[in-house]
Amino acid sequence: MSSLTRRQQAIYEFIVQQVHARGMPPTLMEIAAAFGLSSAAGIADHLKAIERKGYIRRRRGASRGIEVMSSSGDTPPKACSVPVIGHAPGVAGVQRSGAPRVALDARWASTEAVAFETATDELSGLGILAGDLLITDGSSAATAGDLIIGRQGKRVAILQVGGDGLSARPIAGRIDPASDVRAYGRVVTVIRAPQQILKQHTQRRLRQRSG
Amino acid sequence: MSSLTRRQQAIYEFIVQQVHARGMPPTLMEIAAAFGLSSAAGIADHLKAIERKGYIRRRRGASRGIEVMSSSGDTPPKACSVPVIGHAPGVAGVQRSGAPRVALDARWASTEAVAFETATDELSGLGILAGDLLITDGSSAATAGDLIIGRQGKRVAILQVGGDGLSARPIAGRIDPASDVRAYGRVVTVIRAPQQILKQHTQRRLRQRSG
DNA sequence: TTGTATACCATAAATTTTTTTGGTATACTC
DNA sequence: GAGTATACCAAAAAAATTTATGGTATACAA
Repeated sequence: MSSLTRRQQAIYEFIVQQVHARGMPPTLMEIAAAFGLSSAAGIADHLKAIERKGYIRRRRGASRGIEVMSSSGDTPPKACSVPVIGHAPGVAGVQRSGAPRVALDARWASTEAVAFETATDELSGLGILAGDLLITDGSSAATAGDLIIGRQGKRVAILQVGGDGLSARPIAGRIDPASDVRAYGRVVTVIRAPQQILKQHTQRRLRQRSG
Repeated sequence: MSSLTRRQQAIYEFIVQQVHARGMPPTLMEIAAAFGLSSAAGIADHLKAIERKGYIRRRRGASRGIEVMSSSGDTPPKACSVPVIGHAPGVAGVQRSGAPRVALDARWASTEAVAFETATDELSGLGILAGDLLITDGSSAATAGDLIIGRQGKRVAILQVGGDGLSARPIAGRIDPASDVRAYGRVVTVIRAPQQILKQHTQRRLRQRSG
């Protein structure tokens, strides 16, 4: 498969992105507008070239008649889905049934996995920011340094296992370490996803964090 | 969300299936033909009803202007797979074919997405640690503050788009900002996964970071 | 230099697609 | 029975979209 020119590549990417975002391919004029062209004819040229190189297929006469060729070929890894059952720490809304779910690489989550969304930047020292999704493994085994998500009544907190491998102290969220804490499991995966996907408290975005 | 009649349900399913199979929604006449109708007007009626009930949204005036609303939370989310094509920054091994792949929630990645593994803690201020997986969207559009993964020859670097929305300066990895940089796209998702999955340089783990 | 590929413009024609208008008919509820 | 929703038809108007034509200009290879 011969390679695309820079311009063709950009147009191809635009098409892919549009199909993804809007569920339909763009029209020639929509593409032209996105690239500041004033005529559809120029885009027709580009599409012809991109089709010749095998990246798309066109349906003659059909509006939006652009089909993106699948480029994968390799065997896709297995995925599983885990429920996002609440927010941690300090937010009560822990509910299992009907919880929104996210797909995840099966190698990163057990069947007992559940996800929480953080609402605090207290753990930025550990590379965990507000809005991040924390995936727990549902296991009760933990060693020193492990992060654990625990629940006490309606309260959810993040704990860190101490050097003895037994005790854990809360490092985000207010619970009483002396009383009984029920653990959801160790945090094994952290995901910072485009935030419009999840119902956010904070509306921060990656780019704003960096500003 | 009120329920669809049998006919509406069938039409709705046809639309969903067409979007899946062909990458674009059908026209009114294509739907009519599939159901043996001779006029687009009947389908227009149906679509109006289906839209009123919230299952689709129509774009007035646009050909194939049918958007399928994402179905409710109990259905498992779709997953896609993205290739892990290299390490960023500073590691040469950029290879596309045969790259290991990871599964990802389809809402977090376009089909053009590629993933990189970081090998530096320079970006810990942005909540990105060594070993994290950075997913790019394959798009060339970017706004101020966006993180971009770029390539210059065999070198890969992470750049941040400046306030003008045009220039980008490298914030990890040594490349020449004056020369031409080819962008893989914006970083839209960050994943910190159990590290035994990936071939790591660093053998750090989450718990060791916190110790 | 001649040819080929790229990257556009402007315009008109052809075609596809949506929208509108005004019907018919059935079923159901108030 | 009146009102409302469903489920169509036929035909024309309006609008969106593709396609064709004939240009300009640059770069690169034979």
